[in-house]
Amino acid sequence: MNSESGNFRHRNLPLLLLQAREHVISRFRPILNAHGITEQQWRIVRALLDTGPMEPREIGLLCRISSPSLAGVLSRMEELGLIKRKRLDHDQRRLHVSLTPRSRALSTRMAPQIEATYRDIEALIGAEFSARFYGALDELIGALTSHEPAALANE
Amino acid sequence: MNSESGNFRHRNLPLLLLQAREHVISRFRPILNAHGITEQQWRIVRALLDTGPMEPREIGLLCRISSPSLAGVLSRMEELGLIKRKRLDHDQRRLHVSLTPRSRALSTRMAPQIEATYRDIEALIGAEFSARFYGALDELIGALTSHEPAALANE
DNA sequence: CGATATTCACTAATATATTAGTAATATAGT
DNA sequence: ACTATATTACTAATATATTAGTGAATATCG
Repeated sequence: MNSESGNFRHRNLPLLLLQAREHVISRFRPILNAHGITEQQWRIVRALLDTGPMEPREIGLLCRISSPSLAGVLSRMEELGLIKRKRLDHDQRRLHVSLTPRSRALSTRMAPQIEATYRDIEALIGAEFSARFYGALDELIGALTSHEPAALANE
Repeated sequence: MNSESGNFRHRNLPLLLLQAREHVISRFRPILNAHGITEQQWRIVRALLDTGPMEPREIGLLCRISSPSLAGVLSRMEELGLIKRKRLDHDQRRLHVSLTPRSRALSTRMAPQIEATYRDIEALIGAEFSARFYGALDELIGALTSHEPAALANE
C-alpha cells in the first residue's frame, strides 16, 4: 500500500474483517462441502442448535441474513429436509422454524471435524490470543450496537 | 445461547467476524448507495487507489473476490466507466486493470464522508482499542496465512 | 524442439445478497 | 368498530458468490 496517494487516511476496516473471516472460513469450507451443505444453511443449522427454534426474523438478525435471502434459503432447506416451518396459531404472519432429525444427525456427524478445525486454529494463534480476540470482537460489536441498533439490509 | 445442547464447545468464529463486519459496513452502506456504487465495486476502486493498477488475479486475492465473481464485476465496472481493461503485450492471458478519471472523481467526492464515518467509529470504540484491534486482525491473518496460503474459492 | 503441466481469465449453473416493493395480518389510537 | 400504521414474510429484478469446468497462452522439462 503506497502512502503517497493520500485519498484515505484509514485502513479499510470492512476489508480487513472480510479477509480475516475468509481465512477462517476457508478452513471450514471443505467440511461443509464434504457434507453437501452450504455456508448459510450451516450457519442457520448451527444457530438453531445453539439457540433453539426461532422465527425467520430472529434467524436473520442473528445470522445476518436479510429477509429476502432467508426466504429462499429456508425454502431450499425445507425441501432438503433440514428444517420444518409452521405458522404460529396466534399470529398468522409469523413462522416457527425448527430443526429436523436429519439436520441434527448431520450436525452430529460434522461436529468432530468442526471441533478439530477449531483446535487447529487455536493451535496456530494460541489460546490466550484466541480468548482476547473473541473479547475484542464482542467489544467492537457492543460498541457499535449500543448507539445504532444493527440495521440489516432489508429493513 | 443455551449451553445445554452440547453439540459444539466453541463459539462460532466465522459468524462473529461476519457480525462484526456487518456492524461496521452498515455505517458505510448509505454512502455507497448515495453514490450509486456497490460494495464490491467500491472495494475494488479503493484497492486500486491504495495499491495502483493490478491484474484481476491480484485484485481477487486482495479483495477476496473469486475469479468468476470478478469477471462479472469488472465487466459491469467497465460498462459504467469505472475501470479500463487492457491485455498485456508480453502475456496475452493476462489483463491490466486501472482506474478512470470518473472513478477517481467519485472517490474524491466520497472521501470526506468515508473519513467522517471512520472518525465516528473511532469515537465509539476509542482510538486505543481501534489500534489494538487492527493489530489483532493483522496477527490473526498472519497466523492463518503462514501455514496455509489463503486459498480462495475458485482455486 | 515437443509433450506436458500450469496459469489465466472466462463461462455455466445454481445459491445467495441487495434493493425496492407487496399482501396479509396485527396493533394503536381515535 | 375504524382508520392509520406497523410488522411479517414474501416476490421481483439485478448483482454477486460458489463450484466446476473450459480454451488459450505460457512455462517447464525431457
